[in-house]
Amino acid sequence: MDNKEVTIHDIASILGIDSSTVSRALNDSSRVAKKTKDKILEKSIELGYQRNHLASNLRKSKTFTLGVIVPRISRQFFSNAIAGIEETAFKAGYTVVICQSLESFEREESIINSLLANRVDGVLISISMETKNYEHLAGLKQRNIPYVFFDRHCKIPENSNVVIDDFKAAYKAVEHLIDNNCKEIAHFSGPQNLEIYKNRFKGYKAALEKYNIPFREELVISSSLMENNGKENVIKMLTLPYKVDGLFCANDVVAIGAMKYLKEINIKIPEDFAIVGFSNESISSVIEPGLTTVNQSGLKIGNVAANLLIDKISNESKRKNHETIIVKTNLIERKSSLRKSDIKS
Amino acid sequence: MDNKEVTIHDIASILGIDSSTVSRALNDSSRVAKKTKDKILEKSIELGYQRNHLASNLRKSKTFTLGVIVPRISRQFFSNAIAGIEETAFKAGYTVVICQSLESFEREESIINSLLANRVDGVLISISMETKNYEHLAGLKQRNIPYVFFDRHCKIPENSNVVIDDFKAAYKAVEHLIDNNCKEIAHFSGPQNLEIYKNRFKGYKAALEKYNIPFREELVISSSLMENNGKENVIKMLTLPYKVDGLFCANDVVAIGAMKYLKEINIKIPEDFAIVGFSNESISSVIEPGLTTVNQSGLKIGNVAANLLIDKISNESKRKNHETIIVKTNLIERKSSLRKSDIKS
DNA sequence: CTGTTAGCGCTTTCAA
DNA sequence: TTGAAAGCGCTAACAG
Repeated sequence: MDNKEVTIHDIASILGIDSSTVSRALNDSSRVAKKTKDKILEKSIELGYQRNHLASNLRKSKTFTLGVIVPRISRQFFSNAIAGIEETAFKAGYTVVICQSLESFEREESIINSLLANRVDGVLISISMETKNYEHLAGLKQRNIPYVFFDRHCKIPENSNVVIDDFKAAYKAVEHLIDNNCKEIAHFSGPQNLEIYKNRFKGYKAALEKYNIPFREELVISSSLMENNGKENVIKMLTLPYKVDGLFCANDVVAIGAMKYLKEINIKIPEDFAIVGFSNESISSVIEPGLTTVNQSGLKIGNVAANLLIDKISNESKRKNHETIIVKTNLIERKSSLRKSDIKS
Repeated sequence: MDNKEVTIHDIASILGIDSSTVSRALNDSSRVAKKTKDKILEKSIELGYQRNHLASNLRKSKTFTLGVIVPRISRQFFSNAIAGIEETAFKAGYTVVICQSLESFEREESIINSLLANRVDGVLISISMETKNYEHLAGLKQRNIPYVFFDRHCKIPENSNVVIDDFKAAYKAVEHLIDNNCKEIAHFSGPQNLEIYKNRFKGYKAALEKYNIPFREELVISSSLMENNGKENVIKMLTLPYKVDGLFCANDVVAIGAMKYLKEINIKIPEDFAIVGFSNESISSVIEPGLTTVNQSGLKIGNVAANLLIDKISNESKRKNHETIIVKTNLIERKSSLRKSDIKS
């Protein structure tokens, strides 16, 4: 009853041919006669043969494994992105190892070392809040292991990134608020070492400029990305000597915290106060109506990023591609978030 | 510049010893002199040696990979559970392959086959809504690959499960509603082929009985697990000829849908209508105040389940353990969900 | 088109 | 305590 697995040698000896021919047939090589190939395929199915990837990979010295590093898997955006990565990777025969940096640079570093030890074929990474230099990536570079940033990329030019157009999305978001008659618009931003928050801030600023709304330094409140920061930011905002009636929030979790607190203190959303936040497929359904969101397209980013990485792995030599791919986003308006009608009447 | 990796042979030849000795030393075998061992360890560090797991695993015919099958990774509970699984697996040197059944039996089946083909060492599974028989697990059994159910387990007795005490948790939840002066308590349940929803239903019933509250068949509304089911269920509930003032909701997403709709139609929570739902660490912070939740402990369930599975893999022969581990839960009350004070005054 | 041969890097008898 | 040797299952020259 010892479940010995079927090998190509079993098939070969039964058929009275060599195992190398079986190997070729099973890899659909053109250098084996159709007749033999059919015979081999048939027999392999009959015996329930399944390739031993360990042996195959050892021989090819490839692991067919991708490392993925995210700050926290339970964040909606990242779990969506991971779903996308898994999907694409799986189709291409890759396995995915998921690691959480938990926003710690140190952990990020040790994860990279461990992925290196596991000889992953490539790495997808969304950097932690703490990550301000990129020396911990040296090992990857040195070993010639391709890596792709997604969402939280970094500013080094010769890297590959998969992102949304944060600038444009932010611009549109703020434009939407202006459209809805907001006159004094605050911005809750994230850590400024992360490019995405920088760019969202720039988009905010650009939209104000375009519509001749004065930019006020104090209305830009940067914080960490926890829910309670939403409340803290609102409190800070309310002490300012402006009648703020709109908010562009660059982070979903902070937006939720802000909304909750605003409701708690009986500020009507969106009638008295309109909000646009970043968010994604799943969470947008969890968020209260009243919040218009920029779809972060986690799933799609995951798909695209995995695709790009696998492409890099396969075409190692062909092109040293340092591309940045921009995944499209769209604005999702909850019905009750439109203030236009109020204004018209 | 061709990055040839350091092997045990490199170390051996430099030191003028045999590679088998190096192997033994690196595996901390007792059958190698301390002096030689130290020498080898030192040299291996100096050269930056890293074991090639492919080769090692091939030799040992183990993959050190666990398959995980969940309905949907982006569900908060499952992303938490996965985080827990990853954490535990990683520590034990295992890699995790995550697959989504997307609530489809067919997909679940093909995933299992693919995991089989990938020769995973064990499988963790939370079954899909559609799964009503377990024939697709035959392959695992046949190949002697251990598997553990978590959360959504099945009713076959000789399996290992990691769950929360759904009955007790439900009982406590309903008791909490009764404590808060609810007289007519509805129950939104899930697919009855899933044991967890059956047990939660039983807990609901038992609590009513204990407190001499009449059980009404019509107040139990089963549905699928989408957010819109929450709204649908509320509508159904409101047509009933009872003044329902409490709800025990067995699924987090449905609970959210229900709450949103209740607010939409201006029913005050929890003043007019109290709700207790199942939920977990992360989502509980996203949910509106007013909802008391039973913590589903996704992270912990993941930890425990992975631990159990790895244990099974390692001690294959020792004990044919068909244990069910029950992970503790607790009731999380949002401040504003307490009605007791209202009642007292 | 097919067979021969060698070897990926490691572990594990067996023998010394 | 160490070495020699074999082999996990597969692939890829090379030869025929």
